[in-house]
Amino acid sequence: MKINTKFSVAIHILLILEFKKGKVVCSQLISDSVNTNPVVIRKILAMLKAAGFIDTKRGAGGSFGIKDIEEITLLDVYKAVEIEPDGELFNFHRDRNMECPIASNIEASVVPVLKRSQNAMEEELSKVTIKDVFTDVKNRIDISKEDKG
Amino acid sequence: MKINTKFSVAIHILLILEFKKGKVVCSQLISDSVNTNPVVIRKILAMLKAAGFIDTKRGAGGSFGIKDIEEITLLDVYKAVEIEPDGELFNFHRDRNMECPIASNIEASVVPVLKRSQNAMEEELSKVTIKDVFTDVKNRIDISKEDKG
DNA sequence: ATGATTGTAATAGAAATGGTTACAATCTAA
DNA sequence: TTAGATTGTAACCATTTCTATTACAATCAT
Repeated sequence: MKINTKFSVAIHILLILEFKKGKVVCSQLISDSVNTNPVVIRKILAMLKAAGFIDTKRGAGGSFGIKDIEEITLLDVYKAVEIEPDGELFNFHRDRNMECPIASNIEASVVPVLKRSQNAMEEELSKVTIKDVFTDVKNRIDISKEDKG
Repeated sequence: MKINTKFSVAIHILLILEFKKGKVVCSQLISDSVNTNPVVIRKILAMLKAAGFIDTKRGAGGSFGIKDIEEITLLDVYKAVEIEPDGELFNFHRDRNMECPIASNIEASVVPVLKRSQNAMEEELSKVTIKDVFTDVKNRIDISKEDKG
């Protein structure tokens, strides 16, 4: 299966908060852009809050960024929302017949490769910050405005 | 979520076939080592066959490798069994509100990063062949035999 | 106080995963 | 040629994951 959409939604949320910088943004407004339920957004907001990227106010409140988006990489966001307890991207069939020498030795041989592979993926994610994405999205918006006007 | 266990089971199968080179191996024998149902194994065998790595005989038959394991990388195996129609590792929330400029531009900005990230992962997988894993597993088995004797 | 909002539990439907039964098709060997 | 072993595959099931949704207490600005 694939990596779920919480990751891309989390990026979406952080972008909105940056575009609305100085204001507090309610989950309803975010869910209108993401096109989902506000509760889905609030759950992801809770993870971003736990990671120290944003904070929220109850009552007549909402969310707002508290960490410089230049300091938040996509890997940071990925780790904030991908809640695999063991952090492993690859599943390995565990309940093997350990009396078979192949079954009992395969994991030690293969897992390091899978780890390197996952590390390479994460390394690429760590090269891009939310600021990078924000700048790129902003440019695209400006260009599409020019085209129209 | 994680990448499912079909990948690691497929590697396991190819190792068994190499250890049993010259013989045909029935799905029951493989499932005894993997510790699952023979039908699960046969389904994965069908994918490995479609990829041209192995062949099978019906009747008093079984499976056997037909491609040099030095020519089969872990990426080849991954692609043989990970049947995401679009081949994408990352999901992206699709049903966005396209009237929102952020929602309508985020995908174009983020997807290339995700692609690079996935490519980096696959690149690492392509560096290791089944032969490499086979050799490593064989060494581990030999060492554990020495320890005992 | 009122109204808006978050935080969170509970629930539901859809899809994916891994396992299982069943059986026709196939092949080897006695 | 028959008996037995095996593959190929459809059908089904339980479990988990994912996303969405309802409901409501807790909170806070005005």
